[in-house]
Amino acid sequence: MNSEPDTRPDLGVDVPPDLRYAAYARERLAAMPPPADAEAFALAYHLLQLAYLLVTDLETRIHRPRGLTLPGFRLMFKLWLLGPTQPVRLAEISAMSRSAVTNAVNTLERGGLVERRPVPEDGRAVVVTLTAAGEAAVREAFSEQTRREREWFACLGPAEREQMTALLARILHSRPADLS
Amino acid sequence: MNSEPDTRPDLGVDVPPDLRYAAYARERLAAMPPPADAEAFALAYHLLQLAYLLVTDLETRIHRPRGLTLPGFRLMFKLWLLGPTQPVRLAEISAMSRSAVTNAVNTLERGGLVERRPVPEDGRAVVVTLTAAGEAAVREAFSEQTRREREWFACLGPAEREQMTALLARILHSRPADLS
DNA sequence: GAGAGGTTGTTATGGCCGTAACAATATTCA
DNA sequence: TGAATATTGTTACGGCCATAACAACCTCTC
Repeated sequence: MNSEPDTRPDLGVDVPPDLRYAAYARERLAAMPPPADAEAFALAYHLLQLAYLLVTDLETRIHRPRGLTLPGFRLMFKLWLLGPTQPVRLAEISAMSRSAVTNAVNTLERGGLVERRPVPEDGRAVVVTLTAAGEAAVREAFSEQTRREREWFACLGPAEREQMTALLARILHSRPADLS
Repeated sequence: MNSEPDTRPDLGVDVPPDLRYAAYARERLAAMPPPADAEAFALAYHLLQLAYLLVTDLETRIHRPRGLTLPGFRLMFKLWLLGPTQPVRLAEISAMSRSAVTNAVNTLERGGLVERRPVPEDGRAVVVTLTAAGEAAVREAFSEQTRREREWFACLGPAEREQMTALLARILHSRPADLS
């Protein structure tokens, strides 16, 4: 509370605390010798903070009121597009662990939104399928989520949105090879 | 597994499964009537996916091997910059709940990395402070994390990185007012 | 065929996070 | 001053996620 940046001239009203902190941290890092890198910090911080706020907002505003969660919705959305799918494939395309899929499917199955069915050709395997209730839920939540996403990105012009998507995609394509 | 896009001509080798799915989903959404919005989906998906991969990578590669977690490191990093700070302020600048801060501080305190101290002027309040071990840990992890972040963003030129930071910051500044 | 080795899904354990409820303390205001 | 209100930190509970270990099953190779 003593090193609070509130003593600097206000950059205008209504800057949220997280951005105020980010600006302060960036200044501090800019004054440090390498390997401190104020630009890398700012990019990573803004990226993670935006993702966190967006996730939290979609979760509390769209999905929780409907008895869903964002991860649960994302899984159901994949099933909606792909049809019945094995957990191992869901884990692959989500870059998640198989046990995370197991847990998510358990929660959704408890809510009657998905079902597990054995695969005749493979005694180990299972496919997860949307129930009728699950499909209705995903359609409705999808519409709401799209509306909310558009609100979040409305402050960018169409060209800027495309540019941002392209930059994100480039990083994703050239992701460091040895991901743990 | 039946609606798998593997039947389409390969866009080249070595496209990770998550991006292959993203491209497929984008195509499907582009063929749907409103309110489906393939562009909004692509932007949100790439943003959340990149954040997730970056978080997971930093966590498993930098922090877990040192007995830390990414949220724990981020809290310690704030303490490093700000000095002793009250949980309520940490929650504010992190846009997190107070109970999340309590939990994180508990974990760090168990590891001897931070301490809680009562505030004489306010019987409710507490300040969290880095221990000597905590400061050493945060300095070392900070150096490694910066190095890794630079690797992630190395595929972008300096101007592109600045542009991306600016676009992210713009969204964060004009975030929807009613965040739940 | 039979056994070695890989794959699939699950469980156990532990950390993160949110909401809701709570006790303790401060503050406000009649 | 004294009661109503607000704030601070914590706990309880449930969901998400990872790693590690495991049983069941498949596949490959000899």
